[in-house]
Amino acid sequence: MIVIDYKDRRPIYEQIVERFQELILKGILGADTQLPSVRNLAMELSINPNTIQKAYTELERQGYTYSVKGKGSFIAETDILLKKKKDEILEAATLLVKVAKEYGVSKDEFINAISNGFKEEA
Amino acid sequence: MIVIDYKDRRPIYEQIVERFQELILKGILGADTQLPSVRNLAMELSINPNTIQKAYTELERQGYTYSVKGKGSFIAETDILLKKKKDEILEAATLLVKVAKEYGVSKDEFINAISNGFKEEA
DNA sequence: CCATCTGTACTATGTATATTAATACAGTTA
DNA sequence: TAACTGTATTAATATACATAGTACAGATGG
Repeated sequence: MIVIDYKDRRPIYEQIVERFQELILKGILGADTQLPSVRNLAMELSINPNTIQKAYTELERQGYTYSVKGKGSFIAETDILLKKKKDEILEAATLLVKVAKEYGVSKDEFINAISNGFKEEA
Repeated sequence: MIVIDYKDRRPIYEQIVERFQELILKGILGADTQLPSVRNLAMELSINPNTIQKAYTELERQGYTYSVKGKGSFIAETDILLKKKKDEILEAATLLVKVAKEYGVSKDEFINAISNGFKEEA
């Protein structure tokens, strides 16, 4: 479920946060699903429990999960999160267009690169 | 010409590298233009000369500049660099499409966000 | 009630990176 | 020769990341 890439220069806790966000937003982990316990996941990944906790704290801060002392950490409702993610993607697209224009990438080149991406399968 | 953003979490030398890349790629600094000396720019930005040197070393490594001991650092030929930059932008666009698809952003939504960006002025 | 699981908090340590500081050396130029 | 260039080196400091160990509070099943 979770894999740490040690060649990745980003911190471990950040990789874990991002991976769970992905699993949650893609519906692989549904609402109220229990996450692995801090200690179990740390054991499984052979890293320190504190690093997992840091990731879980961040996930909760961002609204992806909720934690109950003594019970565990659980997936939150994802409707708003998915909407937010889509908005982020569209915003990133708009920003990229801005940069493309600044560096003289033509609209045709740009649209072409994008259409190819959408063309493949439905 | 160069401004350091201390609210930015990225290192100073990296901000300087990026800023010069921008100035070079946009033609604001043409080929063979002399860059500010390590010590002068350090003084102007109120930071350590070593930090500037780190930025200059990186710029040279990436082919944006060339340095001559005793003379100074100068802007390199930019034709290939600009081409490379455009390719990076198109590659980023392709990647963004991939992510958009994964999260269920429709082609229409996506193309719409992009067209608006290109629409404004020529 | 108790053992064992959960999240959470805290201190200490090791390490890597970024930055500053202070020199020093080599090459250019007026 | 003086004053400028890039370049190299060593040391000190600050911060972030990760590990290690311990502790506490709440939940739960026997």
